[in-house]
Amino acid sequence: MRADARRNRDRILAAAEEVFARHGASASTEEVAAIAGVAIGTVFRHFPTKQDLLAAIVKELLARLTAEVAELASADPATALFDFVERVVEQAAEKRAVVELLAADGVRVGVADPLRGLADALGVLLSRAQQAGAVRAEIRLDEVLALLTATAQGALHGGWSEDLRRRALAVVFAGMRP
Amino acid sequence: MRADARRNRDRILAAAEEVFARHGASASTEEVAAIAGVAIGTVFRHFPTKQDLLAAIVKELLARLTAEVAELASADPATALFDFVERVVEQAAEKRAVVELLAADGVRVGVADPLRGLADALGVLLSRAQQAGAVRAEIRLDEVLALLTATAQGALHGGWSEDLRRRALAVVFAGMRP
Amino acid sequence: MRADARRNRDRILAAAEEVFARHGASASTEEVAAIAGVAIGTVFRHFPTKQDLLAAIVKELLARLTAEVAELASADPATALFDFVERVVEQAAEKRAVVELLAADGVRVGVADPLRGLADALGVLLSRAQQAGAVRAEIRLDEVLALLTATAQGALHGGWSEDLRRRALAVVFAGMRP
Amino acid sequence: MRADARRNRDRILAAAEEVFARHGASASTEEVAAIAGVAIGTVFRHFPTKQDLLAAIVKELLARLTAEVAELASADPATALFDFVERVVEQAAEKRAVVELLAADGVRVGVADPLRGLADALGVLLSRAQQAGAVRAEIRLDEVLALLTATAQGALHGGWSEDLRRRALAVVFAGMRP
DNA sequence: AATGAATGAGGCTTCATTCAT
DNA sequence: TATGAATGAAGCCTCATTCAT
Repeated sequence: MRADARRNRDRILAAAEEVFARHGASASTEEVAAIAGVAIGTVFRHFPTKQDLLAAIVKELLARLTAEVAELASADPATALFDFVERVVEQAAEKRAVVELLAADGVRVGVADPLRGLADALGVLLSRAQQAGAVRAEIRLDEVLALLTATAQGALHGGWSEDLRRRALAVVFAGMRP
Repeated sequence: MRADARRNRDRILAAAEEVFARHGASASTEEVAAIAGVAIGTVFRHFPTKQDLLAAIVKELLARLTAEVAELASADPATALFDFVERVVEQAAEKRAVVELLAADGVRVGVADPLRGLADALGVLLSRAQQAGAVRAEIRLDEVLALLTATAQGALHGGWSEDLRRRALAVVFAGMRP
Repeated sequence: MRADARRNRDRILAAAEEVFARHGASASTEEVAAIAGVAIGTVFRHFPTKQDLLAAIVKELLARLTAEVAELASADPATALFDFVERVVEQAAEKRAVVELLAADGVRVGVADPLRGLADALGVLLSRAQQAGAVRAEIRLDEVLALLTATAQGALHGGWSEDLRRRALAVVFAGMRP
Repeated sequence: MRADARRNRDRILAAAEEVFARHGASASTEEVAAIAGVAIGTVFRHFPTKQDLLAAIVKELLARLTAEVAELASADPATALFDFVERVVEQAAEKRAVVELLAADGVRVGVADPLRGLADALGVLLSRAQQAGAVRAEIRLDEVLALLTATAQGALHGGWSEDLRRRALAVVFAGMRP
């Protein structure tokens, strides 16, 4: 791929992230193009379908999150999981569309694989937290994922204040502890 | 309002609830009209805007929920709150649009007042639960509301199984207990 | 259907016939709307798809042709078939899209039935011509149809002069006679 | 022109013939480029316009046909004309776009001259057939051309079976005989 | 001369809303 | 009041053509 193409691709992705974050997945492709400063055709050359564009930014975020999880693999097992969840929920507001899609259309948008990647990585954090006695043994990965996305969505759509977010998560974390 | 107009209004609301529950708030007004068995013009005569229609069904649901809470005022304080939350989350899947709107557009849609009504009623349940020693004292109403909507959304969009829903709520409830 | 709707439907069909006759089936629906003097949405209300619009004008022409054939059922058997073919080819130039679709997309456009109706009616003319000794016995209906559409297309696309058309058909007719 | 340019030009022409034969003149230039194994820019360098590309392949085919006619100049006068027509119609299906363009846009596409060349060559076959008594004297060249393109188009768009094609042409040939 | 990315007009279709009947 | 036809802005996408690399 040529340098200018790469640059445009990146600008489109950035614009899409911004636009979809503001208006949700129903925002128009034209607006993405406008903000990216390219013609509409350019967007469709890089992402032949609106779905493809959405999938691309979701994948990117998932990859970023998975990487963050990986970094935490060597952190304190007793806090790593909670730290990660906290961080994700904190950033949720920046990722309107991503959260929507993760929750609603994960499969349809075709990000099943990256999603599994993130889940696997999270699973490791969970196991370690349980072995460290920081999380009850009977709690399973799907509950963690479910509560993660639920609170992320809540924080996002509900416009939670920082304080509210902290207290809500505190409840959830307390519920996970022995 | 004439009797037939009243009847039409009700049929439209019922149809809207059904349609928006199935396809979310992006479902078309035309489909609502079709299912209500009226012409599209009639829908717009009763609800000059799609937003108005959405607000109406949200209000209706909020009123219903508030009534349910009121009934629980005389139930066992130690379980009433948990029972109510359980029930709401359980029904979330049936109210796609309502959950969406409550979470996302609550203000814009203009249901602030009915929402406050529900919150107040819930506040009573919370106080009683705390006095009964079933919920930690430092937990505040906004956290409960936040976790309520978050899990409702999660259950809705995430397509949680009954089992997963139960386990996720169990975590939250455990976090609320002393 | 209301009177104004009927009127619009007819105007759209007339406009479509004109537009598609001039520019072929690839002409734009917008142009049809413009010439019909209605908004684009009105075209799509009456014909939800461009294909539907095309199918409608093809069906209409087929019906017209079938009616013409029926009228000829009592005419001189020795000349009725030739007269009809002559007439169709003569009118071909006015029906660009129709001829295109008849020839190319008959099935896809969903006019199989009306087409069969015309074929059946033509079959009667052919039998009678053969019984009257005006057409060789071994000639079958599909050849007649094939030569009919071929010459109609030829006349249409080739821009045949009246004289050329007459001479070309004279050859074909001579080939059909005993 | 450099050798590689020449090679590219030929590959583009071959690809265009194939693509337009399959999908008609509305096939995309991009597909031509893909099959030719060159970039889209290269196609437009050689043929500044889609029309030019179409004209080029039509010209090529016409030249090929004219050459075939020339070869038949020394064949049996009584059958050469019929043989040629038969062959052209037979091949029609392989030349979707060519037939379309010959018939529809001959002039616009700017292939008047090569077309005249073919016509002249055909004229020779016709004269000889008439002198041999195989074709009626009053039949003129334009009728032959008209019937040739008409049946070619018919065979192409109508999807005639081999049998139908033979019978339809038999009728036409019978009509040309004394 | 080749490449392939960028452009942007134009096509089809949907749908909230208005308005004549 | 109800009906349902009409409106037209807006969305997604395609593709001939241009232009920087």
